[in-house]
Amino acid sequence: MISQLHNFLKQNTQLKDDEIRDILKSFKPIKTKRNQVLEKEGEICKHFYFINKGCLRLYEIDKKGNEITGYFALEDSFITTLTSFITQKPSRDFLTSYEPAELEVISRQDFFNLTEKYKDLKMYYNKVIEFALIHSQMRIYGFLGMEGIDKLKWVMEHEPKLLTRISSKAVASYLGMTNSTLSKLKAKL
Amino acid sequence: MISQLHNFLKQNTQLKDDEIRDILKSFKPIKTKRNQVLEKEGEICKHFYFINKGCLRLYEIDKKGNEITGYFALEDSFITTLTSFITQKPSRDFLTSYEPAELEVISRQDFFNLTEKYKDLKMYYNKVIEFALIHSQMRIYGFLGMEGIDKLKWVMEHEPKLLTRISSKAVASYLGMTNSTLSKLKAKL
DNA sequence: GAAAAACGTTGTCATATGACAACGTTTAAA
DNA sequence: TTTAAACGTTGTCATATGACAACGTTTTTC
Repeated sequence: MISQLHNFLKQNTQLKDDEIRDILKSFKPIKTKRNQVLEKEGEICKHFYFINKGCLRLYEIDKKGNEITGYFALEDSFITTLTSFITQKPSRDFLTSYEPAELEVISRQDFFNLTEKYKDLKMYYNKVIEFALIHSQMRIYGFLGMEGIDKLKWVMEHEPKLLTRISSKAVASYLGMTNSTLSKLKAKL
Repeated sequence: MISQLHNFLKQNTQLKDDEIRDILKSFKPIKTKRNQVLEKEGEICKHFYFINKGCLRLYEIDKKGNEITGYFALEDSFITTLTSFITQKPSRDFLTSYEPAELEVISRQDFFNLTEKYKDLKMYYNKVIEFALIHSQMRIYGFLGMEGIDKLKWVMEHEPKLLTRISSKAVASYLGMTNSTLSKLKAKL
């Protein structure tokens, strides 16, 4: 049986089947419960995750104790606390499972060994970084200086899955507003 | 005489002198006036810039006609409208000279030819992307949900050069607030 | 050097949003 | 199944900030 990650790499890279099989040896499957912490603030990120099933959430906690969600990742995507993963400095982010999830994990060391071995994997990693950058920029421009009601409409248009699948509270933290504000905005629509 | 860009690449990469000389052949020096447009919203970004002197500003214009500044780049750094440069879709950003500037420009095509030729240059380019990502993330988390006065303090601490070198109006656009609000906040400090 | 434009500050006013609380509903835990 | 916790909604109230205008200063342009 061919794994989901195998298919994913097949579709998104130029890697050949035997190369992919070699790469997959370094990944380990894990299952998580709801709200399980995978990467913690203050710790250095050493893992890279692929999502077979479920939803992971990347967030930090600001001075006031409020959660600010940076990103939700769904099935068939790679994610980790990228800033710490890159810099190897203590992370400001948490990465947790939003739902019970099935993941494939690889250690940072193994991953970078493989990117050295397989140029196509390195190219794919660079695309992951590029995509993360583009998404970040979109959020900065999209949300800075935009009013709440427009942020809500933006998400409805661009990431509608979030509104059905994710709790209001979490969506609010993604939009940079409180849950009560989001609730009132939804009532206005 | 050894150029500034030569020194910069020497210090920030493993490239050898003769490799750098070869790379520099594809860069062309240009001088700009104040507020000169280098890359325009709606157009596809085809250039990559190195700043010898001066300051470039990356911004977009939102629905209400307000400018939102994403980034200020100073001497000895590379910059372009990265999202469009990567995706080759029409840019949402403008890139303009904030001050009269002296730049070195290379075409996207030449640049990517060179990153194929020189692995060390490609590695440096990947670092540029990574840095841009890290900076973006910092801004998202730093600014979403933060009050104006705290944003101001944040910039005073982390990017104090901006406050001395950049106009109030432009700083305000970077912080996602109006100039009058910034002015009042400064009075409060 | 003179005229015009852009800029920075301050005031007033309107409003979007946060803080907090109450309460019913849904979800999780035992 | 029962109990407790978390969640979503709605109300009130306080406040930070935007919109707009006035005005003096600084900068640009010709």
